[in-house]
Amino acid sequence: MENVKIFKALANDYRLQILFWLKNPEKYFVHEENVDMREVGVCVGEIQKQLGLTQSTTSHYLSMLQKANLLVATRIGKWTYYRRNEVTLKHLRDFIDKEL
Amino acid sequence: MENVKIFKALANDYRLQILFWLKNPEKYFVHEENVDMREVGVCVGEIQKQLGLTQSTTSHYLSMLQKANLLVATRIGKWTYYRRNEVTLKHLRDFIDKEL
DNA sequence: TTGAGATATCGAGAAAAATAGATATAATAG
DNA sequence: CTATTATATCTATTTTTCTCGATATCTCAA
Repeated sequence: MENVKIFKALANDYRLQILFWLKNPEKYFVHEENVDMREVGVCVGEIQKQLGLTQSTTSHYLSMLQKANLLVATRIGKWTYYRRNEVTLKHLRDFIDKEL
Repeated sequence: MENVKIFKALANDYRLQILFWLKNPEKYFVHEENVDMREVGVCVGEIQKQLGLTQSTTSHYLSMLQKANLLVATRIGKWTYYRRNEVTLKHLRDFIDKEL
């Protein structure tokens, strides 16, 4: 089932933390020039700093969240910005309210 | 975090299925004498039949769901009946609505 | 067009989860 | 008390996840 993929992605402290931070990015990350964190997201390097994991693990986790459609990635120049996918989060809420 | 344990428990098709079946037990399980499925729950053997897994795996999964507080177990005679723990499910909904 | 910075991907070892079979425990019928 | 039935636990194997370091790719600045 597709929902299991989402639950798998959420079944980890670090990944849950990322999702939580990205709910209020300006609160947890330093502002970057020319990038609206709320619109575009936060780059991998910033997220890595907060997580305290290696670059490769951080990138991998972000990719997992993206594959579960919980995050959206936008490449701008050298950077990849990740933000939440509120549509999927809404689907998740609906699923838990109605099916679970 | 405690919520991660819940998401781990949900990160499996079989366990998600159990939770779904137990939402409407009378719809998915045969009626047993003297036991109100909705009140008391469904016994391990019945759940095992539907799952198609071994007795030991079924029992293990039910125990996992119980340890995550998603199910409540009641022993009556030789049987252990499992039902949903709606309180935890409500907490999960609240968490997803407010924190996630 | 080359070098440096940011990110992604690959390969590997360790840890955890999935799953089964065998055995132990609990409860009852007889 | 003992045999039987239902469930739980233990042990073991396979599969998946975690996590890293190394390497590849992509983009821009010089």
